[in-house]
Amino acid sequence: MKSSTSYSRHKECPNQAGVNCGDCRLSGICLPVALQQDDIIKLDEIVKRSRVLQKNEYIYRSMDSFTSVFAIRSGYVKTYQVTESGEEQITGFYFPGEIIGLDGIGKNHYVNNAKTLDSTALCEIPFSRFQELTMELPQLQTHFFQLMSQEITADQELITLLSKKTAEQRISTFLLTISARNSRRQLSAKSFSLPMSRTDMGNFLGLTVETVSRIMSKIAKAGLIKHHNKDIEILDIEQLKITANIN
Amino acid sequence: MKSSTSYSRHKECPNQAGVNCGDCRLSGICLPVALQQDDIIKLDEIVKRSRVLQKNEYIYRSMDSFTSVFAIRSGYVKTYQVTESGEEQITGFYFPGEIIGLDGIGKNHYVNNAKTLDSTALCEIPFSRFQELTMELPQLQTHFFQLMSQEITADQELITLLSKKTAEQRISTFLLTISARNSRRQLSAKSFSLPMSRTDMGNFLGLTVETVSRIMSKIAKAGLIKHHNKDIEILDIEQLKITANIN
DNA sequence: GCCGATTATTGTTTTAGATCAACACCACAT
DNA sequence: ATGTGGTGTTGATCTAAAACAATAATCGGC
Repeated sequence: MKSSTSYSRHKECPNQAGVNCGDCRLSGICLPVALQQDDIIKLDEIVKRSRVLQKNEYIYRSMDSFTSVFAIRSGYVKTYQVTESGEEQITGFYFPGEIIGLDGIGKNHYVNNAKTLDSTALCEIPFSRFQELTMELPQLQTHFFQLMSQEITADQELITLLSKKTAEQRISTFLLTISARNSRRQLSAKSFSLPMSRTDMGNFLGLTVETVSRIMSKIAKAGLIKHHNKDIEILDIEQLKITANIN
Repeated sequence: MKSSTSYSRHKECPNQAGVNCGDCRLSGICLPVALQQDDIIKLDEIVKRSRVLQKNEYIYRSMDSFTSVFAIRSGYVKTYQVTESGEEQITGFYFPGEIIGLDGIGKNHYVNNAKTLDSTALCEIPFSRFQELTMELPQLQTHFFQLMSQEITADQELITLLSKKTAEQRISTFLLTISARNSRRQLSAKSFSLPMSRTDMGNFLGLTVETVSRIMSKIAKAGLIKHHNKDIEILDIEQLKITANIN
């Protein structure tokens, strides 16, 4: 008899039309990627699919007791810490097929806050049941270790960016990262809409909104991108990569 | 028949006097902490203990194929990335009882470089054998998930420090972190010797050597610490905590 | 379709920490 | 004891991005 207290906040819609891990269009990048068809069914049995959350709803908060990790089915999520002096620091943006909540495992409570950036649908994976399943499915364990390791290296990339890169490099790198994650989902690598505000983007990159805005205008004037509010078109990806590493 | 190519660099000393996980003085903070006495023996069987490495030796390098994680038995290690423009960014300092190499799991090759800061003894844990063992010992799996999650949150703390904190807050926070890790090992929380140079400290904290030196002098003048090169004595830990969060 | 609120942009001034520079100190080799 | 190279400290100047300020564009609600 497993508890799932945190789940109660997200009303369940158990029979959402045709949605299960086996036929989810994200199965190629989400957890099922590690599994054979038969085993996906076992994963599917423990996954709880929530109602669609609205923009700016919390998924979990810092210090909530840890129960589950969540896969994003649609929409966008940011995770952030709050410093002693009350400032937010965004630690990550998460896209469909990606997993949030890994920060909660270590101390049995979440460390970050997780909030939707848009209306968002989640797959909740109760962690104790998931761990039981990894005992049965070693490939699932392997994949989850890899996922956590990739979160570590992504965070370390951000550390390097914050410590060593100029505003222009940070923003170019950021746009390229979004582009790569879009193309992983078979979306356009060149033309997309940013899911977050300039403020959130600046917060994540260790810059003020004003600096973000100025640099966006600068690289647009240089002909590397076109931008109108959240809509971005990458015009010269090669030059953008160069800009990401020098200047 | 498991390979362990990376190990060949670290000549093995299988019968180092009385050293096994069961009677290691770090068993209370290292991997054995998760296990019963009987099971520690099983862990012990897969651990390879290396010769003592000298100062400034590599343990692994970025792009080396991933084979093992390493526990530090004695000494100190730094891990770092090298940017496209050739600058080092230190991503962590590691103390006895702590685990390095987690960054390698995600892509099957290490992402960081790991180098000793002093003469250092390691316990190498071949990862595929370790994973087999977790299938037998669920508590070991749980502990390892927790370890990886704690690495994630530690990295995210550093992200927040780099993005939101002043030089003075960074250095105060850093000294408090070292102090806490020393006391976890039953060493003095108030008086210790830093294992890294000012240059490495600055690099990790996103500051130049000169700034580190100046701030150290400033907080010494304020009566919070005494410092002589690498020797640090914390005189007013409460005030240091306040300084770590405001200014 | 209009109003108020939020979000984004552009201009001007300020500042924390970088950079450049000089020197002190310590360990070790000759 | 004396030079030599590394490491740490302190001082003077410079600069990238922050802070402050003022519009402009966009969105959501009626």
